[in-house]
Amino acid sequence: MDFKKYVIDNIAELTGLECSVVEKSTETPPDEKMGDLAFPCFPLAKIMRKAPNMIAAELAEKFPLGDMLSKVEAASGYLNFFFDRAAFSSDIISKISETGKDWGSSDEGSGKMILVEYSSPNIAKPFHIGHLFSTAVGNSLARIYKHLGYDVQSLNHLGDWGTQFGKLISAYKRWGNKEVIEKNPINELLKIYVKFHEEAEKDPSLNDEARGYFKKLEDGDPETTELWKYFRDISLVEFNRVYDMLGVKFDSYNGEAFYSDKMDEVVDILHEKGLLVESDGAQVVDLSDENMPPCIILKSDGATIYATRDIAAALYRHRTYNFYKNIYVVGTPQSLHFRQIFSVMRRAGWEWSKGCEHVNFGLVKLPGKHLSTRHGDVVFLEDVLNESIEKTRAIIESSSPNMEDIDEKAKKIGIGAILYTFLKNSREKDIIFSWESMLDFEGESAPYCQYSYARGRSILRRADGIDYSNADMSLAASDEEYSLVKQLNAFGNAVSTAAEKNEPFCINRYVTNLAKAFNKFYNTHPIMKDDVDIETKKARLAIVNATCTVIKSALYLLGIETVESM
RNA sequence: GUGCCUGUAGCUCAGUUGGAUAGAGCAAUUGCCUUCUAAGCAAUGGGCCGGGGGUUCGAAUCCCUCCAGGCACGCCA
Repeated sequence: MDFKKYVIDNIAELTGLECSVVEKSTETPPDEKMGDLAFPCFPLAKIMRKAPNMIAAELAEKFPLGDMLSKVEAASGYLNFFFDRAAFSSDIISKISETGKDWGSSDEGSGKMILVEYSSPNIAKPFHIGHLFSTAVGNSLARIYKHLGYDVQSLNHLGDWGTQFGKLISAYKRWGNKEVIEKNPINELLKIYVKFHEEAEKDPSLNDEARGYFKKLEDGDPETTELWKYFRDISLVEFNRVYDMLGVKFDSYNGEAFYSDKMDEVVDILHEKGLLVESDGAQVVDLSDENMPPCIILKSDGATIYATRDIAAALYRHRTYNFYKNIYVVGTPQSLHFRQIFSVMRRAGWEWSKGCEHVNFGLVKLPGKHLSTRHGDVVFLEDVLNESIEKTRAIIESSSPNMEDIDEKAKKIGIGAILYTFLKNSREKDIIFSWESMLDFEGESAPYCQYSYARGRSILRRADGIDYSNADMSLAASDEEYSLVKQLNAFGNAVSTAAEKNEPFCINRYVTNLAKAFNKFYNTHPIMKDDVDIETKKARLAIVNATCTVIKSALYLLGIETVESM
């Protein structure tokens, strides 16, 4: 049964318009009391040379109700449709119980590969709160695309190459102490790295030394390679600890180093196509016809640069994965960089590069200042997660001291709360970090949604033994119940718009509204209380069960877990 | 200076791609726990949608212009 299609087909029949035209103009009324679906008659007024409200009234009279509609009404130029609540509810509820966690999925992505590059921290640098933006958005998008049937590969493009490694190696040789480093690797490596910069200001020859080490690294010198590998390994141990907490997994950790030997080919190709021109000693691609500064491919000393690496990476990914889309979840400050390399790839005639897309996001700021590694103005992500978990534990302990699995629950709720705040607004908005708003568990928040889920699950546990699979949904057709069912139906829409716009916050908003509708229902309708007759219980339980299913899968798409009680 | 982005309630933000009376959360005020989990529900107040022009049946949404803020602009990534 497809209620919307029924309405559209009949409007098309009565007006002589194309179905696609009708579908495009139908909309959801601003108020539920006005109906479930609306068709504005204003555009018809010109063609039919009649007032919109007249047209609406005529259509309303002629419209066949069938089994699916209970009422068709003309109101101020709109034609408003009311679905038959019982028919609609039993249709949706039974579909959800059939599909389970796959509700809202589709096969639009079948046979297509999507690459999502995200997180991408720099080796030997702290994993701070700013990295969570990319990590949370990327992980969510990967899950959203999987839900829509795409093959998805999560790529962590590690910052593990470049002159800074020469500096790090130089610093390590001078002041490094393996034992101290092993206790707290990132902190210690950062410390000597900062020290290097301080010393290099006094003695610029240090920079030459660092360049020398990087050159050795590029040439494959065993000792420096060994050191590089060591730094990379201990950094990954730290990163993976945070990824485990977040439930994030990658299919590839190929970073900049991996592509370091794949750039010559890119330079050759661009040269052959006549795209490279010399400018102040550097080889660049001129982009002035697109009103962009040139894209530097080879520096004046002949060395490659990150643009070259990113182009090499794109080419490698095309050959390896033959992707449909290649998404870069990277901050807004790099917009120009991506516009430049995408343009270079187009100029190289690489048709497939149209699938490359920069999914940008705003800055994470401290009140009044920027995050800055050099000035020590950083908030470690792990500290934020732990703080949130601790606060959650304190709340649980004060309200229900005997709660089971308190550690696990505090973790799921505490981390969920942080993820939620990073995914609740459109990506481009900056986030001003404050402990207060980060640890606010009231109102629109992950705990709110998780709490709604836990309430539902608690009721379902009470209903153990009752079979509500064939409930009579006409017994659950009140405003609150019906509006909850309509929310359940809207999941698929939320998932596809989230994918279309690469905006996880669409899911976030959706699941919050769903939880809101559920709480309203919960507060107005007793479910398992004694004075509720058994058939009504069944109908309401069916709704509760479906709601729990959908809240769980929606939160999953955000990377947020659920708990059975809290 | 040039390009991109942002400007909606005291604060943080939505606004279904041009539609009906511009909506949430927080904060404020007020109700609801001997009744399925109060991390909850209900109610009230709060708006020149940055300003000004235009496009049309109709604009927070599209175009122009000005104002304010952010980010980026050749050899870092």
